[in-house]
Amino acid sequence: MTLDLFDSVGGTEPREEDLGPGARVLRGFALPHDAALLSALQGITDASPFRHMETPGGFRMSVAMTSCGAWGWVTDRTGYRYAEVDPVPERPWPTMPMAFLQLAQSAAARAGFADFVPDSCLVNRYDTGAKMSLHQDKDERDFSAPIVSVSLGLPAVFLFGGEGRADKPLRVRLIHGDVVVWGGPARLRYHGVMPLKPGHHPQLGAHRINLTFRKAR
DNA sequence: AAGTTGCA
DNA sequence: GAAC
Repeated sequence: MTLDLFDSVGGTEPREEDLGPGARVLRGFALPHDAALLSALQGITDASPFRHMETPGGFRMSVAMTSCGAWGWVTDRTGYRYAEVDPVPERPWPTMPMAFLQLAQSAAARAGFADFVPDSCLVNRYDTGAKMSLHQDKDERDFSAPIVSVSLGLPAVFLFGGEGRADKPLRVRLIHGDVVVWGGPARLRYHGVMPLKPGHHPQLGAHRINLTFRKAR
């Protein structure tokens, strides 16, 4: 059984949900049209393909990742970092598509973060069973800019914790077109994703794609 | 450890 | 979900 805590008496579904100070979900945010979205994703992955990276502990991440923008997030046995050159093709990351930049900026503005200028967009592909353990985004140089996370394709349960790893996370179901923005007092909150359930999405098939915009430098 | 499990 |  499920209970929607935000269901209103008037029957109008709220389009935004607060997750605490500096954090909110924007439901059904305006996305680029399907052809533009898929074409932008294809352009990125043609140049910098999805790959399963390794953590410093030597474990293979279940999520397949790539990036666009000036900086891309990478991990290997030596640690986490932002890199200007994609180590797979040994070329700079693909340019951030204008439609992605505009999406990120408008979502940030809607959530109260004006003048967001991301220089990095991590593109995460979740296949059945893929997950992301609770973690903080703390490899960026400063934390004044928010994180903007766009959900595409299959639904997933997003875990949104507190500033400490032990804080019990909220569980937020995210579907295609939902955007989560967190910054300011929420910037270092732990977050993660539960294992993806199997399914099919009209545009993205058996996958969930997550675009995570940040200012790395 | 953005991980897995000699767990519970 | 806790522990590591």
